[in-house]
Amino acid sequence: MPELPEVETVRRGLAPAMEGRRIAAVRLKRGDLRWPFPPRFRDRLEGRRIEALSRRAKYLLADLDSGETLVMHLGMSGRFSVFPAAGPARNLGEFYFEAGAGEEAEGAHDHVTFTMDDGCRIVFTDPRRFGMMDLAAAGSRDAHPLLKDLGPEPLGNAFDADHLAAMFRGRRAPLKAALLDQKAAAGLGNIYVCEALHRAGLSPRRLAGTTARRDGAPGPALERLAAAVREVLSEALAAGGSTLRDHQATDGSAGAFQQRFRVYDREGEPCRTPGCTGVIRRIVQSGRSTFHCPRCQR
DNA sequence: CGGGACTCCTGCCAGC
DNA sequence: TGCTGGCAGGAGTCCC
Repeated sequence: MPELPEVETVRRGLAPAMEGRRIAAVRLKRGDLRWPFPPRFRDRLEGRRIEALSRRAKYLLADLDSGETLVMHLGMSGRFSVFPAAGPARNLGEFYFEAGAGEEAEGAHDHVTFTMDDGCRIVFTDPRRFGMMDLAAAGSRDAHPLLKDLGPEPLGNAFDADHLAAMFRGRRAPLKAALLDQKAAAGLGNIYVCEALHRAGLSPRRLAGTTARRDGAPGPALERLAAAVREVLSEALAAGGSTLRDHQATDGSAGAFQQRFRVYDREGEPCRTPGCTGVIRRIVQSGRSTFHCPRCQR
């Protein structure tokens, strides 16, 4: 699930359980996810208070009162579950869990469990282990190797057609690949790249360098693309993100954006562009599925 | 350097 | 029913 709208939805769900609370205990099932946990990981977390939980691209960032920052990435299959200490079930945004009577059975892929000082348990589950956790040094959070080269947040002020023009100038990669690059728009992933290109009427196969005008100005194509990126992410965020394979873990009102996909996973279905008679096609670009309408995307 | 292939890992589903 | 192959929302690393 995790592209920008999904990660932001997770952040909003976790924030009430994390911010201002101390981590009482950390339990790890094994020594690594995608990479080994950093040295003394538990010691550096236990007893620390989480000052703020923020998001950068697809990373969740928990600032600790030690000055260090816990950096977390969901990978492809990572998810967080929140189990309140007691009382009625609480709706925490994307995730809704019963406060079970007694301990819930621990799943085979529950790799990290944070027990907070109020007894709330926060469990990170990640079957494929493409997720990661690391600690960024005090005072230089944004210099962390995984964060330092990220481009602008697509919903922030620094992201616009001029930025895309600068990124795409001279690039011979297809638009699909160029837009997937986290330096172009931090937080976009396969789904929302497909959706944004469709909304902008641009072919995923078109070479990125052909979109800017010769004088370096963005031109109408990149103006449309920048607007489409913002639009689709905003709508997805408002819908609580997209939920593809785990409907059972949501409360039904969250993660509804998949119903509004115009191309993603719609191979063979009619194009949803008003007036377009095209049929959505699936192609493979750099080993991953791209969905597009060959008729209205040029 | 840019671009593409490959890689990590497990689960699920279609097709035989 | 059971196996096999293909595919999955990410992204760092290699190689040309």
